Amino acid sequence: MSKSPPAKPTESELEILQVLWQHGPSTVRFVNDYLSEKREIGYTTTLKLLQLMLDKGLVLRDDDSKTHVYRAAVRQEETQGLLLDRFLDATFGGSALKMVMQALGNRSTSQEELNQIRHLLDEIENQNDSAQ
Amino acid sequence: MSKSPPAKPTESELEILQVLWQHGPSTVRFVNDYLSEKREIGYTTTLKLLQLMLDKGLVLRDDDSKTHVYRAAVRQEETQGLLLDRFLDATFGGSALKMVMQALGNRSTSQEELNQIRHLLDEIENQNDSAQ
DNA sequence: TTTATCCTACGATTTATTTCGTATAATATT
DNA sequence: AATATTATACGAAATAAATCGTAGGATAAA
Repeated sequence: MSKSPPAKPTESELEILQVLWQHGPSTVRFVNDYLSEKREIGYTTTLKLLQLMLDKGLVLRDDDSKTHVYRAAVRQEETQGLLLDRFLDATFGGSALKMVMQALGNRSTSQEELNQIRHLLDEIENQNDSAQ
Repeated sequence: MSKSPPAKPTESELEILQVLWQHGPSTVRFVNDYLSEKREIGYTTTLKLLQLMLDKGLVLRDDDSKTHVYRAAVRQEETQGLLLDRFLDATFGGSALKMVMQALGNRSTSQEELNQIRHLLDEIENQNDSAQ
């Protein structure tokens, strides 16, 4: 069984993946309109990016009709996890703890979020116990 | 009061900053030897990088003696926080919670680390309470 | 003092990424 | 049917980042 390709999206590619993950299969026009709300970007730039992403296997496309429809070929959690690993290595020497401390410490986190994290810790510990 | 410069290190620059943060002021030779343990990199490449970093204000150097000594000009926590913000936006739509869940969920975290995070949560909540 | 070694400076190349212009085809409008 | 609009393809320029080669000066070794 072959794993999905290395899939290492660049900054711009990730930006596009976010749109596809959030809104599902989309046309170039849609993606471009979306990106254009946040920053200056030409239509053919978005088109080219999607075409490159297709080559890399980051997206798939349906070209049955004249107007092609692209969709993400990589799963969000998987990709985020991959990027997180790389970021963790590069910035925090691989220590998830240090990063979490930085993320929670120097930042205002709501009580609600803190609770959710506690629950998450509970779950993880329960799993660890039952796995003994 | 002027803040420190934007300071947006690239991947390679961050790699070098890690060395300087960890080992303190260092010569090009030292940094290069260090990096060379992990990957192929020529001496003049490291030199050039440090020179560019000097221009950007990421490092300072003591060139009293022939062999220059470089040291970080940006603080580790500050830089990590900056990079974390950018990464958070790019990859998790700005949600620290989602990232923490990804970091702790899909990853084996030691009991020790989990405890430390609990303590961190306690501290944050105590601060929130006393700040009421 | 001659030769080898180590250092910095710096231009230039290579590689990756982003961006866009232009050609061309299909569809929609007048 | 003629014209305008909207698409894709694709080469290529613009940017950014990383890498290296070579020159020249200083120090150390022979």
